[in-house]
Amino acid sequence: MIQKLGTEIRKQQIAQAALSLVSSQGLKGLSIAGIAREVGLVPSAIYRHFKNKEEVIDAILDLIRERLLANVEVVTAETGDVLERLRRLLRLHIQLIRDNQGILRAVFSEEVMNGSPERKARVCNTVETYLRAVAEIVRRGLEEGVIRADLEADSVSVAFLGMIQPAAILWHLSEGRFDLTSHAERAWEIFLGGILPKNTTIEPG
Amino acid sequence: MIQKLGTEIRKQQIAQAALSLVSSQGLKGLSIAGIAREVGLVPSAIYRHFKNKEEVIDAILDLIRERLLANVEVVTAETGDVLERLRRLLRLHIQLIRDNQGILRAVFSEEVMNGSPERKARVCNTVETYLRAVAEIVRRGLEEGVIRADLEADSVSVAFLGMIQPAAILWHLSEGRFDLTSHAERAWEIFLGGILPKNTTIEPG
DNA sequence: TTAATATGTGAATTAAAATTCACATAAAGA
DNA sequence: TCTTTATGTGAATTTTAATTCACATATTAA
Repeated sequence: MIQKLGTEIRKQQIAQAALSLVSSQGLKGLSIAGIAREVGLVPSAIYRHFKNKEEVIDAILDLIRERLLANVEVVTAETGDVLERLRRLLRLHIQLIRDNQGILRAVFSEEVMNGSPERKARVCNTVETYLRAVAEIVRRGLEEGVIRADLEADSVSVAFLGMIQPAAILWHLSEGRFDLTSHAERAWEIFLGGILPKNTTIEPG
Repeated sequence: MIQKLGTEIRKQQIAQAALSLVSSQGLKGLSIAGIAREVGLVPSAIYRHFKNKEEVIDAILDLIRERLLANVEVVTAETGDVLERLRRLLRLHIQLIRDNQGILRAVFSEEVMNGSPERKARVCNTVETYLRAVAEIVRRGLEEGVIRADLEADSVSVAFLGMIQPAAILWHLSEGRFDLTSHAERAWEIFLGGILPKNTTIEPG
């Protein structure tokens, strides 16, 4: 028989396998049987570690939250320059989405949009937390005067997501034909033009 | 017995009922039984007009395509001013999404993302067609010099969507708490700042 | 008026997964 | 070693919709 592992380890394995499956087949295509196969177990074994499929989905969402928020920590540690932070966060975010197609699929899924109100609220909270973190960076830019004073940090943070989202959708829909990375670069130019104080010279880099 | 209607009329009724149901319950919650109830028929009657559920979903997607592209026609007819066209299109688009929550849900659905490649390609084509139309407007702005000459029309059109998408998601996730309309106004300011030639004065309105 | 046909009905049938349960066995401590 | 307990297994069972089909009846046109 296969080795028996502690439930904490199994939970991790199962959550990661599930996210990986969602990346390749979407949440609809996610079955307990599929997860079990991926982990090397039999379907019913999953129920030793999760009450039901819903709990597995919640675990996927937790994983996504972690990874998303981790990026903010990274850029905050890397540089103190506001614009540079935003630029790097943009790149990390895009990298995350590229590596992990399941993220978008899960966030937009029916399971979230029409699942329990608690789950939806939790995902909403994840997005809002991320936005608050971005807004925090922006706010510092406002204080330092490197961002147009007449803008609100909250609006800018949503606009930041605007550089990523539609492009990511297109990338998904087009099976990768749409060039996500190079779009991000050009979107950054527009974004920068929108948030810099009126008579600022943009230095490339 | 209920009145018998021609299949063309029924198809329309069914597609609209389906889109309406998707708006309230998502594509996952869309059942043949639910559609039948909405139209006032019995489940099996749906099969007189559609081969199977897949065909019904395709009908929903066609409806969405129509409504989305119709907005471009409207603004093109309404005004010749490039910036005004974009601004009005933004408003119409947001109105469309507000009135019809099913649109986002359907486009991001598993049925599209993981359905038949043909379907996915068709939805991709819808989005690309919409973007091309926006890019066409932008291109004219470039010629007229009301838009920064160093930008590419295609990038600007995706950025246009960027004003809408993340906000729409937030609106959905937050159960309408996020103020979609007022965000659009502020996003427009940033967008405008990003696409206007460097030393342009923004006149309100 | 009467065929012919398209549309509608209700009762099965099918199918695909999730979930449960009785049983087996590895792991860990006394 | 011996016991206990958490994990793992395989065979049912349940659930939920989609789908099919034989039958009924509006509608239309000849």
